[in-house]
Amino acid sequence: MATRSNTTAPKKRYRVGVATVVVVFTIQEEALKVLLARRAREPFRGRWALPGGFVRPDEDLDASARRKLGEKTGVTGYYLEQLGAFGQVDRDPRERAVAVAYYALIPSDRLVLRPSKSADAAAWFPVDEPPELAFDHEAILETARERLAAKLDYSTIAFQFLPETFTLVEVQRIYEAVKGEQLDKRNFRRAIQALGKLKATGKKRRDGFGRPAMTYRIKGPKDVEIIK
Amino acid sequence: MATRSNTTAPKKRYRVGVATVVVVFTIQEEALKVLLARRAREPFRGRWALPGGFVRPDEDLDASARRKLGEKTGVTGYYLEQLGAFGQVDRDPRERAVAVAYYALIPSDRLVLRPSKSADAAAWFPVDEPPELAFDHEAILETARERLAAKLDYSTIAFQFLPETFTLVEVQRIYEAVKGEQLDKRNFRRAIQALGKLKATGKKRRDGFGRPAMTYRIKGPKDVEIIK
DNA sequence: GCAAAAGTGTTATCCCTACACCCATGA
DNA sequence: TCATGGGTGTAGGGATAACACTTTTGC
Repeated sequence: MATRSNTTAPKKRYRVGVATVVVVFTIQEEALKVLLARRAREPFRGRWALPGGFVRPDEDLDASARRKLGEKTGVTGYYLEQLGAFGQVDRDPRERAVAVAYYALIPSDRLVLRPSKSADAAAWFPVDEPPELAFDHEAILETARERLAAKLDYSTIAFQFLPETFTLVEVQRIYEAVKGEQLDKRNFRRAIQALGKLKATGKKRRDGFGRPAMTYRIKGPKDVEIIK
Repeated sequence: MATRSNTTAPKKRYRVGVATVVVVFTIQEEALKVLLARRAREPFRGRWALPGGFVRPDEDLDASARRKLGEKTGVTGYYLEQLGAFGQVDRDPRERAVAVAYYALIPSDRLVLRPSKSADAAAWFPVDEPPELAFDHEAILETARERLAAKLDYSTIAFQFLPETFTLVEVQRIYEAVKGEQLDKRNFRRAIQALGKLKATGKKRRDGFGRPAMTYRIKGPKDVEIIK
């Protein structure tokens, strides 16, 4: 048995790099997409990865995640929620690093991408068929998908994908894309209207043919509320 | 505008101390209790705090949380789940530190406490009336309570509080303690039996008077399953 | 008038809730 | 026999799920 260490001696504290990583979702072409960046540096150079980077001394974790995302997309005012910390000892081949993961939802009408210096390319991928990812990002992505899908059922989080005005069919497509299943049109409309969060506006013809759909906007602040 | 930094120069990476903090719950005297330790050192010397400590180089985050808890209670095999990372810049007055918070559930029949060198006392407190806490531990405790209460409704997590054998009334007391409200006896028993997770054993008289209650045990592995 | 997409009601079933009395035991 | 806590059933209301046709528009 080892002798007890001197309790008054100053202990050298072990420190680790802390990064934030963001799973950015949007709806594009009726499918759930995730933003990935190709790594321009080692480790995993050339591999696709979730956007992220190390936290700065003077910024909170949330602020770090938003900063990283701002650099990549230029978007502001989106929904951001923490997923948790990922800290397996060997998750970064360079050295010990803990990632605090977030997920963000961006409305489908503002998804411009910016070039950045740490990645030579950024693109939206269907979540069903992502490329091979760097670090433990596959696990993080999977956690984010599960969280998002679960939250659809008991909150108004899906509205965060919507632009200023939208049609009921568009709302339904979001639910279907995230859950990966078809929903009954009549039941869906009744349920979504029963939330009392939508307000009709004028009319609008979507793309292509057919009868024009009524457009709606969110009544009140665009917050995520827990329902049921 | 600042000049762009040289992209090839090695950047000094900023590192921070990472601690794990655990909200340990148990049911005692029909009330939800949380384990707190009185701090023997600065900062916040003498203040009550959640058990925790800095992560070691060779241990995963979960392992760190379990180690800390083992030092404090000696218990093993309990349920442990991550809550998330708490990393406000000023949450630790000494220096920047990120806490990865967990919550754990310990069955009511094994809650022995051990003395430790970083705290001169440890005790169970009712979650409704905790003392003033160190750091941001009040926020962490509140987050844990909310998560636990929410999870009661859609998982079998409450069973993690139960000893090997138990009565239906004891199960009901757990739900009532965590949710902070009275439940209808008949409806509760029907619902809990409908899960199909309980198996009757012999009979047993509880403390005091009255008709003896049937005892049950969990059928199958004692995992937390999502229900509904 | 036809192709395309939007919009609309009813019925059966299941689940949740409310509610009050009898039973087994020890003193 | 009484005090104490354990144990049991039913009925009504609300939510959910299944299901097919009509309307509006552009070409």
